[in-house]
Amino acid sequence: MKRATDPDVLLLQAAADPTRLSILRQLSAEGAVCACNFTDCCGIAQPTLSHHLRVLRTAGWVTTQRQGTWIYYSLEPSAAARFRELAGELKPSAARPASALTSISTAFTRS
Amino acid sequence: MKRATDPDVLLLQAAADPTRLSILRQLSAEGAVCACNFTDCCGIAQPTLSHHLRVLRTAGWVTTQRQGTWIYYSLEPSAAARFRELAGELKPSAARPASALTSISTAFTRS
DNA sequence: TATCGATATTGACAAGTCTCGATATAGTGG
DNA sequence: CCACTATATCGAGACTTGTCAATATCGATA
Repeated sequence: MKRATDPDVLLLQAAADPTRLSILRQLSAEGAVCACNFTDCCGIAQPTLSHHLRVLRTAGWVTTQRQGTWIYYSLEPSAAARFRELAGELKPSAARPASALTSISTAFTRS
Repeated sequence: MKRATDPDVLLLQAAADPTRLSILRQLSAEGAVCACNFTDCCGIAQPTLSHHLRVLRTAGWVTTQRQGTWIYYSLEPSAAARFRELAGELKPSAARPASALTSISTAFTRS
């Protein structure tokens, strides 16, 4: 497995985990959330949560803001925007639809 | 590492790989593509390609259509649609924006 | 300074993933 | 049936990831 360098792949990899996706969803629903609120919700140990939050931070998914002892996490708008853009690019193409395969085959059957 | 069961996570995991994302992109751009066309493009061995295509198939990203010896892969519209939907759900919330944190702190500073 | 609570880092292990060579299967044509 | 091509499966090695206990760091407060 060669380590991914494409930023889009990094964004996807960061979101492609049950714990992290639910964190992203909670951030999307509630806005800024204190790190301490995730520990309970996900049923994981504190170091594990810290690890996942770091992955999200490294991928650019979230930003942090210290408030005394607490650290609030929020969704990074640009990451969410890039994600939507990526999703918009992946549409079934009209260029060579699967429905055209039969006509292709009739045209190019080898004698 | 507990195995993911959430179908959304499976969809993301399948897309979160450099080779597979480029396959998805090529399918999106060109429509139905013969499996043999990917071998060259990605610089990977044939069994490796076959593995990635199976991951995409299992996750519901692609469908196949045999045409004699060749097998054509195409993007599954419902998977792409679900992906866009998922992306649409992840928006920075207006519910409790990070900008509101300062006022929170002033209201709840412990004496 | 000492202590406490919240968060991060370290180190280690189990389990997963990517990769490829070797081999098997399926379709085509002689 | 045999040879050929395209694709899938198997098995193994190297690497990555998720998890947690132990420990460190940082900010607040006494």
